[in-house]
Amino acid sequence: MAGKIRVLIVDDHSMVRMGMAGILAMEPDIEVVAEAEDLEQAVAIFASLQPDIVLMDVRMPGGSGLEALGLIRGIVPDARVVILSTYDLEEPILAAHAAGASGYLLKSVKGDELAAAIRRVMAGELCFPNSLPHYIAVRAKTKPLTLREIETLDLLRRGLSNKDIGQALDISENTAKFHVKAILAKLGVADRAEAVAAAFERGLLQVD
Amino acid sequence: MAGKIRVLIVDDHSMVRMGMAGILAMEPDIEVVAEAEDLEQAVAIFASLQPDIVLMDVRMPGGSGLEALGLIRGIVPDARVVILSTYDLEEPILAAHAAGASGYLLKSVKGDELAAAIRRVMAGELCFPNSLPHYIAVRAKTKPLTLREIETLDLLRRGLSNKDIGQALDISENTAKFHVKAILAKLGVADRAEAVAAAFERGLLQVD
DNA sequence: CTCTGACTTACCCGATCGGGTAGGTGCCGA
DNA sequence: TCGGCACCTACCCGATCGGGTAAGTCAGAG
Repeated sequence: MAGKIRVLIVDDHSMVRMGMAGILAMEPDIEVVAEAEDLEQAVAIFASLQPDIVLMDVRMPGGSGLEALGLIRGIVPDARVVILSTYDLEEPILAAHAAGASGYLLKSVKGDELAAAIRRVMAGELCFPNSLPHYIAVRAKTKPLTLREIETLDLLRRGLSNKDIGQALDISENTAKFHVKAILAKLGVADRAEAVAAAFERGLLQVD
Repeated sequence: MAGKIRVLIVDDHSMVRMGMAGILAMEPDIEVVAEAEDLEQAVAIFASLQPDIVLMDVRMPGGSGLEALGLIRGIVPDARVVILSTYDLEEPILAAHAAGASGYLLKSVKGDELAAAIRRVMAGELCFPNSLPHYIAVRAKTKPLTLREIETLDLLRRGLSNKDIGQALDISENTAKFHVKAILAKLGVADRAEAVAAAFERGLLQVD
């Protein structure tokens, strides 16, 4: 083994950055070469330092971790990026997987699990939650929402009626109604209220 | 000044605990005397060590930080407990304030802000987000949801119709409808879908 | 070139929703 | 003791919802 595994930490919470750095500092074969607190910094530092692995929060000011993932893999197509999140939610996990992330770790991991995951990723393995296969199975049966349906969902959340959704999207009320019905069917819910709840639970909608 | 400020850290994420401990270790007048990772541990350690200040996550396995706050103030009525959370949400902030917390800090605080807040709390001050007065003003105008309305809200989220809510709560459909109308009025929303979204945004409902 | 799928519009219809209004009970604090 | 409030029930009614069905355009993939 040549040198240490060079890691870049990206998270807007200094508390979490310090926690990760502290945990990784105890590992003899891992070295935190830099930290970044937003998307822009992360990409710039990645380009200049070319770390082996990027540990990146899903949620960041200036863009999601998934966007950063895309930008970084635009620079180095086989870059190894591990997404960090507090929650085990369907949407971001599948999105990270589809976008080519090397892993998706929950912040509840213990110190040794974090280091172990980094070594596994360094060895070329993927490191996703046990729930991934389940989510993939669900997604295989239930098609994902289309762009239009996502837009409609966002208006549903704001309390708009079918008529208002139609006006907002510049389509007829009938079409808006059609999209709402498609959303209810795909999410497997009874009405718009449950659709909004399901969207939060799956990570399709966020609090903000 | 006698000794150091003795702090107990309570959080289920080892990463966050280590981050906070690391930040506080740099402060000469602050000492982290113990860490706990759930409600039970927190109360037991508090009782035995009697720290000056407890830093506690809102969200924990085995009960919320607000519950732990109540238990701790049951032991020492003027105990100083600071609630830590990722989000600036109306409900938990008002709840922490009402339950007698000494502060509510966002995890986005920088290291020096954390230490400064601890010193302020030690000096007897309260340390809440700038949004607190706003939330108090909102709450003063808009009465909080009653118990029955909270239960109804939880069924709304699950996609139940007024009729089904009536059966679930063993009340008439008319009464269920009455509660739903009260919820819409108090949250200031147009329909049940927006009510569910508003409940998530204010921290009345959680993802889990 | 054909086929799939996103997106669009339209109609029917019974069920449900949301607003308004008018009561009743029981408990608790002034 | 009396008022306030949570909680409950009931009715009306127009608007909206959700399910079903049918069919058109357009762009991209095989």
